[in-house]
Amino acid sequence: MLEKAYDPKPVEEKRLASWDAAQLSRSVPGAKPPFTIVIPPPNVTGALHIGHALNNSLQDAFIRHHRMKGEEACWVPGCDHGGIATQNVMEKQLKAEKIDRHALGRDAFLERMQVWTRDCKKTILGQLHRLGASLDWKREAFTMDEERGKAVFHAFKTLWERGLIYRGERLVNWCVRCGTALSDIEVEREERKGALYHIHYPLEGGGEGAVVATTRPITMFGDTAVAINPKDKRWTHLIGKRVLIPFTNRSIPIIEDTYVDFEFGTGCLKVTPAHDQNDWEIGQRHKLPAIKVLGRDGKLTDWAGQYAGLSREKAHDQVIADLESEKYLRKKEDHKSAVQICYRCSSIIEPLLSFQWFVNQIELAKAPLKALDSGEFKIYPTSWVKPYRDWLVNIKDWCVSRQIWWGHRIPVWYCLTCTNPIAYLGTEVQLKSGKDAGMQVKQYLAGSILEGGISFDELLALNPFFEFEAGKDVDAKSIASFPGLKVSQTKPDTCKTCGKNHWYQDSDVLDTWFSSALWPLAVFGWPEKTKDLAYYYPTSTLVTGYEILYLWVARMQMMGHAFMDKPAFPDAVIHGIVRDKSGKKMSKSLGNVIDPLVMMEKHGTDALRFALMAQAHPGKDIAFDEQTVVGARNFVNKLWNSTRFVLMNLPETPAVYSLGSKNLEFADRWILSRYQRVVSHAQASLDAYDPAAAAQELYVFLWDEFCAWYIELAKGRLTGAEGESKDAVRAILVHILAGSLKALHPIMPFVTEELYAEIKAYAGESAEFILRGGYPVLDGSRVNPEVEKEMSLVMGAVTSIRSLRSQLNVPPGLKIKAVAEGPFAAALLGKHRAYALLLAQLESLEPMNGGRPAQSATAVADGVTFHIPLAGVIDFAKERERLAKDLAKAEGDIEKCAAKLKNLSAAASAPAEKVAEAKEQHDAAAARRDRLKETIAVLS
RNA sequence: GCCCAGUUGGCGCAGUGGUAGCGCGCUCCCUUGACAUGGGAGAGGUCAUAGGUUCAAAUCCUAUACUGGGCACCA
Repeated sequence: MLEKAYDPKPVEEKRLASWDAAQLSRSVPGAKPPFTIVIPPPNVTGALHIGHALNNSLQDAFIRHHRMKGEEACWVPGCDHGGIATQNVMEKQLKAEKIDRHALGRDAFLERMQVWTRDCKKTILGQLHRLGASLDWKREAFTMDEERGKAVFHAFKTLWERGLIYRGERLVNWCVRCGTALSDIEVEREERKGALYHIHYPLEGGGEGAVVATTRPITMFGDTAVAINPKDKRWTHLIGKRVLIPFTNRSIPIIEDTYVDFEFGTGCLKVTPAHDQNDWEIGQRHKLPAIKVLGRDGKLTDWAGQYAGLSREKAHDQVIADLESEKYLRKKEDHKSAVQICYRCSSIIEPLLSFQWFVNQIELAKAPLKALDSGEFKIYPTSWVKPYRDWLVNIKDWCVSRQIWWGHRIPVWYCLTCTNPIAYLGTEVQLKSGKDAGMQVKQYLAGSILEGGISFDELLALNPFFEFEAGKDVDAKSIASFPGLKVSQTKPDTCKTCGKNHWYQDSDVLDTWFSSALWPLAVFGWPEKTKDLAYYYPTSTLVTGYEILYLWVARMQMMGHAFMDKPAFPDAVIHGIVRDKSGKKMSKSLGNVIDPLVMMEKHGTDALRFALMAQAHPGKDIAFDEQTVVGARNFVNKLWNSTRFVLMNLPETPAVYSLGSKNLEFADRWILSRYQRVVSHAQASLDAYDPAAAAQELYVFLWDEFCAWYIELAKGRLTGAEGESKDAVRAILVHILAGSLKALHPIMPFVTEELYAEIKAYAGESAEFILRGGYPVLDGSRVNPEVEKEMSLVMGAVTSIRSLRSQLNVPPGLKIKAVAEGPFAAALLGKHRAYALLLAQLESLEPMNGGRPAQSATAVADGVTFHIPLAGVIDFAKERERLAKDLAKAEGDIEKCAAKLKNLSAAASAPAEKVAEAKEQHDAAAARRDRLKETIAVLS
């Protein structure tokens, strides 16, 4: 006997243990068609949030669905090392412990990261397990484990050999806080209020010069020109002259360039090629030098003269104060501009000229684009196709080097004896004359670094200044001029050129998304030609949020095509994000974060899963309200209790109740028809990646049709004598319940498994787990629209009596007599009589012989009118009021139906069946109106 | 600036041409042996606005407004 209410916790624990023991979600290559999903590996930054709960509930539903359909479903678990995001977590921890990362050193830092990662993976995988995720746990992978390391190296090497990876000096997005470069898509924008400063640059040799407008005065020390538009008459007289930068008095030329918009600011543009993308381009056109005035540490360099060493914020304030007091500042106006923000720490990004590694995405994007256009790759919902396509079309090269410690170290080694190391390491290369610092550093490296006595950071601390012949990219083709460079996963053997072994590995690591991009390949053992890879690749479906469509989805497709000539998956399901109940994004600072574990503790895992999935309409964000989980919990309980009821009406020792050739009565045929329809439609919805539709449909069917109507009807027969009718109803209950539990299983695995175990013996089934047994066998011939239509008349008739009872305050327990008239009355008095008596709490139901009974109230439904004698109870004023309302409704219906009918009959093109249907609707409403009018007339 | 999506009862959302639905909330009644995590009955919407197509529009088209998102930005 089941408990009165469902208690999720013990059931979940028990089921998880039995699934684990049976290795239910294990998958190995076989004969069945594979259905494969690789998990979007969560970053090892902490615990899972509600978005992960949604993402993984969806995947689990799809995986279970396909497994139940008989496919070899394989869902690969794992975590992502998470690069900057994870390093930031550790840096915060260190800060709390008052430990300086650089004092700790790279190796010790990485050791701590490993420990953290181990714990974090355990937490995350434990949470996924708790969620019921049917992952193939034996396949657990990590983007930075040994196997994935091989894949990363192989990918790097292959791309390098194909000339698709190069190192060059470019203007990149630099996060001062994180101390690293970022790719373009890792930069967010935010509109912020600022000011536009008009600054006077005096003419060299004296006189009025140019007034430039800028939002960032500190960059002026890096200016290498002032540009004006050649058509701007106000300034053309300055062309060819030179102006002086305030304070440092460096002289720069006035140049002309059509890029300059003379509507904006003063019409004079200061050009800072090293710190602005547009200025960089102007610089390229005019062969201007690029001066780095801001260092990697966010402090001003020696080029800033007296301001050198100040942070960008302090320097900003100081420079403005000085410009003002020295009368260089001509004007300050309010100005809104979109500042660039780091997607990991939200600090302001600086465009910075530096040496970085790049992947040629322009080349790699070609195949994915073709796959998209040919339909080889589909995105659900389709609204993301265009943004995805646009991104691929306008793609730029991908900066993949990161100046952090946590990640795959770039597998490139430099021979320090036979090359100028600074040319490779050369991150602090400055356009400044004098000194042979390069040589000094080279000797220093050759002498000490190889003894292990210096860290790269210490090297940087030397801050070497020297003239660098820049502009030359390093790639596989130009490698001849860089003989001291070698791509290798481990330290290379003796250098062929110099015969020594002075190798230093590039100190940068790869963008975390580089290894993520290889995920669908790497989890199956690529680059080895494994059985897994042959069987599972390409994977079937990828399920993820839109925020990483470009960062991840697009990159996986690029890599998939590049290395396997096939997309990584033919389908991508893009779901929305989970917001708070008022639609705001969840964030720690807003304090509106929902912890999925808390929801699972409070309401059960099935409830959380159902609540999320019932709202997961394709591509739409979810406004998450805990009330929805409570509602789902109630549904779980409803399911529990309906099974409890069925079991109470079955013998304790299971006997098989098969539908077989049982003599089914009307209600049986009705519920079977509905069941057929609903379950097959729910499965189709899951096929179409629309779990919300499946969840909704099953919810309504089970609660409103199966429980509220069929079970209530069944009670009549179940309390009666043993016999064929009773066995038939038992068979139907068992059959539909077992099938519905299976249909719901992908969405709420725990309770369905538990209840199925209770009921399966009665259904003559023996599968140990729902997943193993698969979906119920459906029989389309059971769909019966006529029966469904007739049942709706029965329901309408019952509802009309219930409504009358309620509105006339007839006590619910009081059985009343009724007489019926009308075209449908015969059926109600005949085969549906028992239903009507039971559901409407009637003492008797008789045909109307002679006139309408005295002192009676009237209920009018389609096809039937009931008269219910209520002598002494009835309030005629109230009754008239009630009937008047029904009449108004009937008349409204007639009006609408008449309009429709008129429309249809006026149109030659109108289909005949539509006309007939409209006529029927119209006549039914008209009949109701007539009955009501008569009754009202009698009452008054 | 360009592009996309959304705008449906108090709140959150379904509904791709034929009399507007669901969940939550609200009102009234009910602890009759599956379930008060329940049952029954109700109230509540001219489907953002303006045009258009059609016999018929929440649904298709156009424009506008607002909201959200993507992309690109003038220093």
